[in-house]
Amino acid sequence: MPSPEQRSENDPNLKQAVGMLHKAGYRVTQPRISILKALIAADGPIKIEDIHQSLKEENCDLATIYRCIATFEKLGIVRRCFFPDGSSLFDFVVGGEHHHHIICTSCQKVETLDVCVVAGLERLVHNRGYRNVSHMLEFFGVCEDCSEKPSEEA
Amino acid sequence: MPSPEQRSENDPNLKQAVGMLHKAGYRVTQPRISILKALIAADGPIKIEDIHQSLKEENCDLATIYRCIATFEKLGIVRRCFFPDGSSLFDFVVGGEHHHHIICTSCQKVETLDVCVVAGLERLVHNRGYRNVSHMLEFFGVCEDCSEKPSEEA
DNA sequence: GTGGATGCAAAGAATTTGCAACCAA
DNA sequence: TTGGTTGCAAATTCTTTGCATCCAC
Repeated sequence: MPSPEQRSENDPNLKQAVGMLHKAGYRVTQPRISILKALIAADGPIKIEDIHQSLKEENCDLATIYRCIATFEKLGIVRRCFFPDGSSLFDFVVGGEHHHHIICTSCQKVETLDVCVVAGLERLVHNRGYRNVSHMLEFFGVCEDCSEKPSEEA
Repeated sequence: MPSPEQRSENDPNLKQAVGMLHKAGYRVTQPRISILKALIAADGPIKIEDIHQSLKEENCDLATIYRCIATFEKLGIVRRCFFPDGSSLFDFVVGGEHHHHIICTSCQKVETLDVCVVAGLERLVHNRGYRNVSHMLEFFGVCEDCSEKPSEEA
Protein backbone atom coordinates (compact mmCIF):
# COMPACT_ATOMS: atom_id res chain seq x y z
CA MET A 1 0.00 0.00 0.00
CA PRO A 2 1.56 3.29 -1.06
CA SER A 3 2.22 5.87 1.61
CA PRO A 4 0.85 9.37 1.01
CA GLU A 5 4.42 10.32 0.12
CA GLN A 6 4.57 7.73 -2.61
CA ARG A 7 1.11 8.52 -3.83
CA SER A 8 2.02 12.15 -4.32
CA GLU A 9 5.19 11.06 -6.13
CA ASN A 10 3.05 9.19 -8.59
CA ASP A 11 0.35 11.81 -8.97
CA PRO A 12 -0.36 11.99 -12.71
CA ASN A 13 -0.90 15.73 -12.50
CA LEU A 14 2.47 16.15 -10.84
CA LYS A 15 4.00 14.06 -13.59
CA GLN A 16 2.31 16.16 -16.22
CA ALA A 17 3.50 19.40 -14.65
CA VAL A 18 7.03 18.04 -14.40
CA GLY A 19 6.81 17.05 -18.04
CA MET A 20 5.78 20.60 -18.93
CA LEU A 21 8.78 21.99 -17.08
CA HIS A 22 11.05 19.54 -18.79
CA LYS A 23 9.68 20.14 -22.25
CA ALA A 24 10.09 23.90 -21.82
CA GLY A 25 13.74 23.41 -20.96
CA TYR A 26 13.50 24.13 -17.28
CA ARG A 27 15.26 21.95 -14.72
CA VAL A 28 13.31 19.71 -12.45
CA THR A 29 14.70 20.61 -9.06
CA GLN A 30 13.79 19.57 -5.53
CA PRO A 31 12.25 22.96 -4.62
CA ARG A 32 10.14 22.96 -7.77
CA ILE A 33 8.81 19.48 -7.05
CA SER A 34 8.05 20.39 -3.45
CA ILE A 35 6.19 23.52 -4.49
CA LEU A 36 4.18 21.60 -7.09
CA LYS A 37 3.23 19.04 -4.44
CA ALA A 38 2.14 21.78 -2.08
CA LEU A 39 0.00 23.32 -4.82
CA ILE A 40 -1.58 19.96 -5.61
CA ALA A 41 -2.15 19.12 -1.96
CA ALA A 42 -3.87 22.46 -1.45
CA ASP A 43 -6.56 21.31 -3.85
CA GLY A 44 -7.54 24.90 -4.59
CA PRO A 45 -6.06 28.37 -4.59
CA ILE A 46 -3.28 28.89 -2.08
CA LYS A 47 -1.24 31.86 -0.88
CA ILE A 48 2.51 32.11 -1.42
CA GLU A 49 2.90 32.40 2.32
CA ASP A 50 0.95 29.17 2.86
CA ILE A 51 3.17 27.34 0.41
CA HIS A 52 6.12 28.61 2.37
CA GLN A 53 4.57 27.39 5.62
CA SER A 54 3.80 23.95 4.27
CA LEU A 55 7.38 23.66 3.05
CA LYS A 56 9.12 24.71 6.21
CA GLU A 57 10.67 21.24 6.58
CA GLU A 58 12.33 21.60 3.18
CA ASN A 59 13.62 25.03 4.18
CA CYS A 60 12.56 26.45 0.86
CA ASP A 61 13.25 30.15 0.47
CA LEU A 62 10.41 32.60 -0.17
CA ALA A 63 12.28 34.11 -3.10
CA THR A 64 12.52 30.67 -4.65
CA ILE A 65 8.78 30.20 -4.29
CA TYR A 66 8.10 33.53 -5.97
CA ARG A 67 10.46 32.64 -8.80
CA CYS A 68 9.03 29.16 -9.28
CA ILE A 69 5.44 30.36 -9.20
CA ALA A 70 6.28 32.94 -11.86
CA THR A 71 7.71 30.16 -14.01
CA PHE A 72 4.70 27.93 -13.39
CA GLU A 73 2.36 30.76 -14.29
CA LYS A 74 4.22 31.41 -17.52
CA LEU A 75 3.93 27.74 -18.47
CA GLY A 76 0.25 27.56 -17.53
CA ILE A 77 0.80 25.17 -14.65
CA VAL A 78 -0.81 27.56 -12.18
CA ARG A 79 -3.28 30.36 -12.55
CA ARG A 80 -3.32 33.49 -10.45
CA CYS A 81 -6.57 34.47 -8.78
CA PHE A 82 -7.48 37.17 -6.34
CA PHE A 83 -9.06 37.84 -3.02
CA PRO A 84 -11.28 40.92 -2.94
CA ASP A 85 -8.60 42.64 -0.86
CA GLY A 86 -6.20 42.32 -3.76
CA SER A 87 -3.96 39.55 -2.46
CA SER A 88 -2.98 36.87 -4.94
CA LEU A 89 -3.58 33.15 -4.72
CA PHE A 90 -2.33 30.47 -7.06
CA ASP A 91 -4.32 27.57 -8.34
CA PHE A 92 -2.84 24.38 -9.78
CA VAL A 93 -4.68 23.91 -13.06
CA VAL A 94 -2.89 21.05 -14.84
CA GLY A 95 -5.16 18.14 -15.69
CA GLY A 96 -8.27 19.88 -14.43
CA GLU A 97 -11.29 21.45 -16.01
CA HIS A 98 -11.41 25.20 -16.36
CA HIS A 99 -13.32 26.45 -13.34
CA HIS A 100 -13.93 29.40 -11.05
CA HIS A 101 -14.29 30.02 -7.34
CA ILE A 102 -16.61 31.35 -4.73
CA ILE A 103 -14.68 33.06 -2.01
CA CYS A 104 -16.25 33.80 1.35
CA THR A 105 -15.44 37.40 2.21
CA SER A 106 -15.80 36.59 5.88
CA CYS A 107 -13.86 33.36 6.52
CA GLN A 108 -12.04 33.30 3.15
CA LYS A 109 -13.08 29.74 2.48
CA VAL A 110 -12.74 28.92 -1.22
CA GLU A 111 -15.25 26.73 -3.01
CA THR A 112 -14.92 25.56 -6.58
CA LEU A 113 -17.62 26.38 -9.08
CA ASP A 114 -17.48 23.78 -11.78
CA VAL A 115 -19.28 25.75 -14.44
CA CYS A 116 -17.85 28.30 -16.79
CA VAL A 117 -20.29 30.14 -19.01
CA VAL A 118 -17.70 32.74 -19.78
CA ALA A 119 -15.56 30.78 -22.17
CA GLY A 120 -18.04 31.59 -24.93
CA LEU A 121 -17.49 35.26 -24.35
CA GLU A 122 -13.83 34.94 -25.13
CA ARG A 123 -14.90 34.48 -28.72
CA LEU A 124 -16.49 37.91 -28.58
CA VAL A 125 -13.26 39.39 -27.30
CA HIS A 126 -11.38 37.56 -30.02
CA ASN A 127 -13.71 39.07 -32.58
CA ARG A 128 -12.74 42.51 -31.34
CA GLY A 129 -9.24 41.78 -32.51
CA TYR A 130 -7.66 40.46 -29.32
CA ARG A 131 -5.35 37.47 -29.38
CA ASN A 132 -4.24 35.10 -26.62
CA VAL A 133 -7.48 35.81 -24.86
CA SER A 134 -8.03 34.60 -21.34
CA HIS A 135 -10.26 35.65 -18.49
CA MET A 136 -10.53 35.75 -14.76
CA LEU A 137 -13.76 35.36 -12.89
CA GLU A 138 -14.29 35.14 -9.16
CA PHE A 139 -17.42 35.30 -7.08
CA PHE A 140 -17.46 36.78 -3.61
CA GLY A 141 -20.04 36.41 -0.90
CA VAL A 142 -20.63 35.51 2.72
CA CYS A 143 -20.97 31.76 3.11
CA GLU A 144 -23.79 30.04 4.96
CA ASP A 145 -21.70 29.29 8.04
CA CYS A 146 -20.59 32.87 8.35
CA SER A 147 -24.02 34.43 7.87
CA GLU A 148 -25.53 32.11 10.49
CA LYS A 149 -22.88 33.09 12.99
CA PRO A 150 -23.68 36.40 14.69
CA SER A 151 -21.05 38.91 13.64
CA GLU A 152 -18.02 38.92 15.95
CA GLU A 153 -17.91 42.66 16.25
CA ALA A 154 -21.63 43.15 16.88
CA MET B 1 -20.38 77.84 -22.19
CA PRO B 2 -19.06 75.98 -19.15
CA SER B 3 -15.34 75.34 -18.84
CA PRO B 4 -14.20 71.76 -18.32
CA GLU B 5 -13.66 72.73 -14.69
CA GLN B 6 -17.24 73.81 -14.30
CA ARG B 7 -18.57 70.88 -16.22
CA SER B 8 -16.81 68.48 -13.88
CA GLU B 9 -18.19 70.41 -10.90
CA ASN B 10 -21.68 69.80 -12.22
CA ASP B 11 -21.16 66.20 -13.24
CA PRO B 12 -24.23 64.35 -12.05
CA ASN B 13 -22.16 61.31 -11.19
CA LEU B 14 -19.87 63.41 -9.05
CA LYS B 15 -22.91 64.85 -7.33
CA GLN B 16 -24.29 61.41 -6.72
CA ALA B 17 -21.02 60.16 -5.27
CA VAL B 18 -20.80 63.21 -3.04
CA GLY B 19 -24.35 62.52 -1.92
CA MET B 20 -23.37 58.96 -1.03
CA LEU B 21 -20.49 60.22 1.06
CA HIS B 22 -22.72 62.71 2.77
CA LYS B 23 -25.51 60.26 3.47
CA ALA B 24 -23.05 57.79 4.99
CA GLY B 25 -21.83 60.47 7.38
CA TYR B 26 -18.48 61.12 5.75
CA ARG B 27 -17.21 64.62 5.23
CA VAL B 28 -17.00 66.09 1.78
CA THR B 29 -13.45 67.37 1.70
CA GLN B 30 -11.32 68.91 -1.02
CA PRO B 31 -9.08 65.84 -1.44
CA ARG B 32 -12.10 63.57 -1.72
CA ILE B 33 -13.65 65.72 -4.41
CA SER B 34 -10.38 65.90 -6.33
CA ILE B 35 -9.95 62.14 -6.19
CA LEU B 36 -13.51 61.58 -7.36
CA LYS B 37 -12.93 63.94 -10.27
CA ALA B 38 -9.75 62.11 -11.21
CA LEU B 39 -11.62 58.81 -11.13
CA ILE B 40 -14.40 60.19 -13.30
CA ALA B 41 -11.99 61.81 -15.73
CA ALA B 42 -10.12 58.53 -16.12
CA ASP B 43 -13.28 57.07 -17.64
CA GLY B 44 -12.15 53.56 -16.77
CA PRO B 45 -9.97 51.75 -14.26
CA ILE B 46 -7.06 53.77 -12.95
CA LYS B 47 -4.07 53.07 -10.74
CA ILE B 48 -3.58 54.72 -7.36
CA GLU B 49 -0.28 56.05 -8.63
CA ASP B 50 -1.99 57.62 -11.66
CA ILE B 51 -4.50 59.36 -9.44
CA HIS B 52 -1.59 60.71 -7.47
CA GLN B 53 0.07 61.95 -10.65
CA SER B 54 -3.03 63.64 -11.95
CA LEU B 55 -3.45 65.39 -8.60
CA LYS B 56 0.08 66.67 -8.24
CA GLU B 57 -1.16 70.27 -8.45
CA GLU B 58 -3.40 69.69 -5.43
CA ASN B 59 -0.47 68.17 -3.55
CA CYS B 60 -2.64 65.33 -2.38
CA ASP B 61 -0.84 62.78 -0.28
CA LEU B 62 -0.63 59.14 -1.37
CA ALA B 63 -1.81 58.00 2.06
CA THR B 64 -4.88 60.16 1.66
CA ILE B 65 -5.62 58.58 -1.70
CA TYR B 66 -5.34 55.10 -0.25
CA ARG B 67 -7.64 56.07 2.61
CA CYS B 68 -10.20 57.72 0.38
CA ILE B 69 -10.25 54.88 -2.11
CA ALA B 70 -10.87 52.44 0.75
CA THR B 71 -13.80 54.56 1.84
CA PHE B 72 -15.14 54.82 -1.71
CA GLU B 73 -14.85 51.07 -2.14
CA LYS B 74 -16.74 50.44 1.07
CA LEU B 75 -19.54 52.72 -0.10
CA GLY B 76 -19.66 51.19 -3.57
CA ILE B 77 -18.47 54.33 -5.32
CA VAL B 78 -15.52 52.54 -6.86
CA ARG B 79 -14.83 48.92 -7.68
CA ARG B 80 -11.44 47.26 -7.51
CA CYS B 81 -10.24 45.35 -10.53
CA PHE B 82 -6.99 43.70 -11.40
CA PHE B 83 -4.25 43.52 -13.94
CA PRO B 84 -3.02 40.01 -14.64
CA ASP B 85 0.16 40.89 -12.77
CA GLY B 86 -1.85 41.37 -9.61
CA SER B 87 -1.80 45.15 -9.40
CA SER B 88 -5.05 46.86 -8.46
CA LEU B 89 -7.00 49.43 -10.42
CA PHE B 90 -10.08 51.32 -9.36
CA ASP B 91 -13.11 51.98 -11.46
CA PHE B 92 -15.69 54.68 -10.78
CA VAL B 93 -19.02 52.86 -10.96
CA VAL B 94 -21.63 55.35 -9.76
CA GLY B 95 -24.32 56.03 -12.29
CA GLY B 96 -23.02 53.49 -14.76
CA GLU B 97 -24.14 50.10 -15.93
CA HIS B 98 -22.43 47.07 -14.50
CA HIS B 99 -19.69 46.18 -16.94
CA HIS B 100 -16.37 44.44 -17.41
CA HIS B 101 -13.07 45.12 -19.14
CA ILE B 102 -10.70 43.81 -21.72
CA ILE B 103 -7.16 44.54 -20.73
CA CYS B 104 -4.34 44.36 -23.24
CA THR B 105 -1.55 42.39 -21.67
CA SER B 106 0.94 44.13 -23.91
CA CYS B 107 0.12 47.87 -23.78
CA GLN B 108 -2.27 47.67 -20.82
CA LYS B 109 -4.96 49.55 -22.66
CA VAL B 110 -8.34 49.01 -21.03
CA GLU B 111 -11.51 48.66 -23.06
CA THR B 112 -14.98 48.43 -21.61
CA LEU B 113 -17.14 45.44 -22.40
CA ASP B 114 -20.72 46.50 -22.05
CA VAL B 115 -22.21 43.08 -21.57
CA CYS B 116 -22.44 41.08 -18.41
CA VAL B 117 -23.76 37.56 -18.74
CA VAL B 118 -22.46 36.70 -15.35
CA ALA B 119 -25.03 38.49 -13.24
CA GLY B 120 -27.37 35.54 -13.71
CA LEU B 121 -24.79 33.25 -12.21
CA GLU B 122 -24.84 35.18 -8.97
CA ARG B 123 -28.22 33.65 -8.39
CA LEU B 124 -26.60 30.23 -8.52
CA VAL B 125 -24.09 31.30 -5.92
CA HIS B 126 -26.89 32.71 -3.83
CA ASN B 127 -28.66 29.39 -4.02
CA ARG B 128 -25.59 27.75 -2.54
CA GLY B 129 -26.21 29.75 0.60
CA TYR B 130 -23.99 32.75 -0.04
CA ARG B 131 -25.17 36.27 0.80
CA ASN B 132 -23.96 39.67 -0.41
CA VAL B 133 -22.80 38.02 -3.59
CA SER B 134 -20.70 39.93 -6.06
CA HIS B 135 -18.29 38.98 -8.78
CA MET B 136 -15.25 40.10 -10.65
CA LEU B 137 -14.60 39.33 -14.27
CA GLU B 138 -11.78 40.56 -16.46
CA PHE B 139 -10.65 39.52 -19.89
CA PHE B 140 -7.04 39.63 -20.94
CA GLY B 141 -5.57 39.51 -24.39
CA VAL B 142 -3.22 41.19 -26.83
CA CYS B 143 -4.99 44.00 -28.64
CA GLU B 144 -4.97 44.45 -32.40
CA ASP B 145 -2.44 47.29 -32.36
CA CYS B 146 -0.02 45.27 -30.29
CA SER B 147 -0.28 42.07 -32.29
CA GLU B 148 0.30 43.97 -35.53
CA LYS B 149 3.42 45.56 -34.16
CA PRO B 150 6.43 43.24 -34.32
CA SER B 151 7.47 42.40 -30.78
CA GLU B 152 9.93 44.93 -29.36
CA GLU B 153 12.29 42.29 -28.03
CA ALA B 154 12.31 40.13 -31.13
C1' DG C 1 -15.96 74.14 18.89
C1' DT C 2 -15.12 69.36 17.76
C1' DG C 3 -14.29 65.10 15.76
C1' DG C 4 -13.20 63.32 11.47
C1' DA C 5 -9.71 63.94 7.74
C1' DT C 6 -5.23 65.22 6.11
C1' DG C 7 -0.08 65.48 5.56
C1' DC C 8 4.07 63.90 6.86
C1' DA C 9 7.16 60.54 8.18
C1' DA C 10 8.05 56.19 9.61
C1' DA C 11 6.72 51.38 9.90
C1' DG C 12 5.24 47.20 7.78
C1' DA C 13 4.18 43.87 4.19
C1' DA C 14 4.86 42.00 -0.24
C1' DT C 15 7.86 41.18 -3.92
C1' DT C 16 12.20 41.52 -6.54
C1' DT C 17 17.14 41.41 -7.33
C1' DG C 18 22.40 40.62 -7.04
C1' DC C 19 25.53 37.32 -6.29
C1' DA C 20 28.23 33.30 -4.78
C1' DA C 21 27.46 28.43 -4.07
C1' DC C 22 25.12 24.48 -5.80
C1' DC C 23 23.32 20.76 -8.56
C1' DA C 24 20.47 18.78 -12.64
C1' DA C 25 21.46 17.53 -17.14
C1' DT D 1 31.43 20.26 -16.83
C1' DT D 2 28.39 24.04 -16.90
C1' DG D 3 24.68 27.09 -17.02
C1' DG D 4 20.29 27.25 -14.82
C1' DT D 5 18.67 27.48 -9.96
C1' DT D 6 18.90 28.32 -5.17
C1' DG D 7 19.58 30.65 -0.61
C1' DC D 8 20.66 34.60 1.56
C1' DA D 9 20.50 39.35 2.26
C1' DA D 10 19.57 43.71 0.68
C1' DA D 11 16.77 46.63 -2.14
C1' DT D 12 12.31 48.08 -4.00
C1' DT D 13 7.69 48.74 -4.20
C1' DC D 14 3.24 48.94 -2.27
C1' DT D 15 0.32 49.96 1.52
C1' DT D 16 -0.71 51.11 6.27
C1' DT D 17 -0.30 53.64 10.63
C1' DG D 18 0.69 57.24 14.43
C1' DC D 19 0.19 61.69 15.42
C1' DA D 20 -0.13 66.72 15.35
C1' DT D 21 -2.59 69.97 12.58
C1' DC D 22 -6.49 71.34 10.06
C1' DC D 23 -11.10 72.08 8.38
C1' DA D 24 -16.07 70.51 7.31
C1' DC D 25 -20.02 70.50 9.78
